[in-house]
Amino acid sequence: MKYKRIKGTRDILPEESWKWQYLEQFITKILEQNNYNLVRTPVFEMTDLFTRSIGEETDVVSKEMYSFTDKSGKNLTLRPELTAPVIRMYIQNNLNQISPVIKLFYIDSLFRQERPQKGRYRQFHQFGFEIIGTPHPESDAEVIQTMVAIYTKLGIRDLKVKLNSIGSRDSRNKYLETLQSALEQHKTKFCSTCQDRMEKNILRLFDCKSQSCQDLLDEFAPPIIDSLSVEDREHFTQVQNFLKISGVDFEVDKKLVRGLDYYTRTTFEITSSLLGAQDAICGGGRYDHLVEDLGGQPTPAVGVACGMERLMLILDQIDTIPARKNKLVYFAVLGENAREKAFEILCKIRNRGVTAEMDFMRRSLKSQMRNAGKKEAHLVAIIGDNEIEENRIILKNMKLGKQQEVTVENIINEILKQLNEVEV
RNA sequence: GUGGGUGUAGCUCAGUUUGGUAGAGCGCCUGGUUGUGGCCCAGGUGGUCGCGGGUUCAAGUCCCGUCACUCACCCCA
Repeated sequence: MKYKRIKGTRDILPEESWKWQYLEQFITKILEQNNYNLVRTPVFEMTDLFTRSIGEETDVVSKEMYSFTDKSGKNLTLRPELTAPVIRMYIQNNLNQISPVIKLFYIDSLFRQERPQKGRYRQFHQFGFEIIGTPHPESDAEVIQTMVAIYTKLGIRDLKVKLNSIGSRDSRNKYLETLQSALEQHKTKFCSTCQDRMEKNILRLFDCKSQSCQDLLDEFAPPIIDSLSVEDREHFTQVQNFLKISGVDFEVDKKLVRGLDYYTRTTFEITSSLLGAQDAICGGGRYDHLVEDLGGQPTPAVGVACGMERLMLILDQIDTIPARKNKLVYFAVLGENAREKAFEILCKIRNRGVTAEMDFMRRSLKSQMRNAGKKEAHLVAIIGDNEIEENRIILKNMKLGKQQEVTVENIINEILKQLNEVEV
């Protein structure tokens, strides 16, 4: 085989594509009810946008981006995440002038060059939403509550919301110094990647999977919560308060830090035990400095992103996506004159909003009926030259196994009538 | 970048230990009296056994290499 899919990409086949459409429409509907507005941004941006926002030392930027130089010499990158492009759009189009607080959402493809595995691809999809313009804790709570509501309405029960606060930028910088000095003397006891991270991004030590490193952290690392300012703590308390009011169950995870540098104060993650190794289905948090870091006015914001492939893995397991419901009318045709008449009726009936199809293989009636059965047609119109001469068409109801003769003039109305009849 | 697993028909997989003409189920196509689906029955279509080399009279099977896919680590959604 000469041409094959690029590693880490996927073909969505007919048997699966309708599920994606269903899911996207479902998500869109709920987010619109919450008054979020859909936006789309280009698939590529200046590389700089991502290195500045996500952070140069993060894995995403340092080793996972699809970057290239275009013919004019610009450094471009296929977006590895969507918050930075959305914020760039917000700044460039002066969306702050529309209203002080703006709520946006997106459903789009992202690209990261990682080793693919279950629930993780190189081209993958996220939907996410952002509330830009307010620092207040009810917006943090709304983001989390909205995401939980989407999952719940999709029938997902097995969720865990993990919540933490890593403080404002000032208190976090102080904490990083505290952490640094507390761990300095024990540095050699940590694993090599942790030692490396102590230099570059010490907060990420909390991500380490090694039990011995975690034990060391439990013993020697001061909790981040102790370094939070009074304002930070109040904010965190209020986020929890609003979550309780909204009825969202959560647990505080003191070690939850995130891989992107721009987060401040609230960070959270929702996991599902149905996913296995890659169990985070969405992640997000507050990013109060990103807008100004990218050149806009100082503007607080909070947002979340959900991995759609992982979401689909869960939905496949709990099997909640309803089957497609379009009723098919199949035209079984015998003979030249009949074929022309059938094609004419076929076009007319489609204009009336009916899903209809006719045989294109010129096969025997038996084969056509088999085909109609296989495609789960509700009605089959049998049109032969005999019928055309006598101005009649046989209309068979496949569920009931009954058929009747209808005149050519009445066929469209009769089909519409039978399709609208309530099933028992 | 590191480690494990798997590559045989459109799909799911037997066959590899012990070398001897390429298999099953599902799917697809056709038929089971004149022009009627599902169930059943019969027939048919379909494969450079991932690719390249080696050993041998003979390789899907043994040896070497290589590629691809996949799961896990790292990281992330």
